[in-house]
Amino acid sequence: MKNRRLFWSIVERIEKLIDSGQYPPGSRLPPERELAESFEVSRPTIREAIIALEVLERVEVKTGSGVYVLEHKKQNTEHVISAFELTQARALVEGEAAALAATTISEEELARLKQTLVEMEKGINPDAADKEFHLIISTATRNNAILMAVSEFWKLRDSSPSVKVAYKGVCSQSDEKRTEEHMDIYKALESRDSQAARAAMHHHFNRLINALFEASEAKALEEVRRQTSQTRDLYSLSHLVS
Amino acid sequence: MKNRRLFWSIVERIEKLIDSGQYPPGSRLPPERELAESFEVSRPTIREAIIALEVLERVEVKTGSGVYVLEHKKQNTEHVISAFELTQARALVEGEAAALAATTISEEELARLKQTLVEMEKGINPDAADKEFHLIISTATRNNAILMAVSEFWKLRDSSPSVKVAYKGVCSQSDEKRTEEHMDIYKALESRDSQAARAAMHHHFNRLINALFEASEAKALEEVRRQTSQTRDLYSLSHLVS
DNA sequence: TAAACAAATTGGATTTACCAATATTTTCAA
DNA sequence: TTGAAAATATTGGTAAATCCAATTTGTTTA
Repeated sequence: MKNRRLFWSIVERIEKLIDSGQYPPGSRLPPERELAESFEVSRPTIREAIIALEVLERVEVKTGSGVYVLEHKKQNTEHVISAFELTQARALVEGEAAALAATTISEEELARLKQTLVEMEKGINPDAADKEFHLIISTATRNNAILMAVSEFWKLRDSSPSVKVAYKGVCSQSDEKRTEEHMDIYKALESRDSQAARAAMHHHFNRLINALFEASEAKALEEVRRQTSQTRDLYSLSHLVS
Repeated sequence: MKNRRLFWSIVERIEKLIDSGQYPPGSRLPPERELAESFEVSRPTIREAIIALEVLERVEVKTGSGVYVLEHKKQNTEHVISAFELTQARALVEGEAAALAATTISEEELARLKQTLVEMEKGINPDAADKEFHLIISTATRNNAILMAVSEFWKLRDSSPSVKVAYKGVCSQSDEKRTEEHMDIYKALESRDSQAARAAMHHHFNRLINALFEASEAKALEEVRRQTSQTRDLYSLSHLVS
């Protein structure tokens, strides 16, 4: 990592100064020559760092005037989303996706679903098989908006460290249950039964939510347990008609 | 526009060369010195342009080796999503969101919902009131993953020209119906009735889907009408239990 | 033939210099 | 005294030359 070019470290240092509040949005950065001196690098290096910050939309350069700090508009990835929220959302969306897919899924997609079940039983990379299973169903809805939403959920799961560790502890200890539930979903889709598919998907995620709660409760103290119970109520699927 | 710094125009010219296929992903760009000569600018300017392209993740710089073109991963994931797909997806997700929100929505949020109804009745910027209405409900789910999904749907609607025109013709001619349906959803939420909220939301979008079909059918020829009917079946909400 | 060395290539960084746009100060006239 | 115009200083924009370090390539040598 130390082979990174020099200007990247300057970018980091300037970003730190901005984030620390030393240069709030709207304020002007010191002139390039001063920055070069204080960072003990040459002016071209400072310029490169400023250009990088400009491309990153953190600063704005006004010729002859100076470099100004922009309002940091956070990317939408800044949502703080817990494993519970994510699982509940997946239950709702993928439940409906399964119900939809039951009427639109092709034979070829059913075959591919079956393949993921085999892979999962063998235990070779079961997480990849899991992901493929759910994405095949989303694709089978013939609705790209739903596919997009489910894909975003997976992106979230793969990118959020906290979600990843939460799932890690839960999935590994119940691989056989996961496989069973996938099988139930598959059977419902195979028989083109929308309501059964939705119910099976809900059952799948409901077990996951409860497992998440048990895992988190195991770590929690006695006092917070009551709070957790209230939270469990918030994320339960009891409001569902099925 | 004319005051743009020089290196931005170099960025554009290099991007054009990449997009034209002259420098496909994986290939190496000419050395900085050559680029400087061919673009008739100095080497520092070329370096600045390359740094900008690097920040934009279009190229990768390997010290001592060269500048390599990266696979251009489109951030938009330009899914082609039709107004029908979007509406169906919104129906499913926002239907569940309404059902969830019925048990978690606050008095303050109910008051804000009512405010959007008033604004919509007055006819002052009804589309903004519409958007706010749906986002308040999504927020009231206390689930940021659902809020994120619904926000993405709105982003899609606002950014896709084809979807925008499809909605345009439908919403304007039925403002009073939209207001009525919003009122029904509001009442269900106010009485904390999950199933009624879901049903009202489904009814809202079901009417929208049918209106979209009528609008598209009006433009369609007699021969394609049969196809359209099949499509309508694909996007209907008949698979829903409610 | 293969490993080791040497040279050429290429990007990395600095210094210096000068230009152009902008901001500030000074000057001078009303 | 005041206000506008002009001079000056500041600041970013671009260029050229120079040296360094990493990589690649070609040649030599064991």
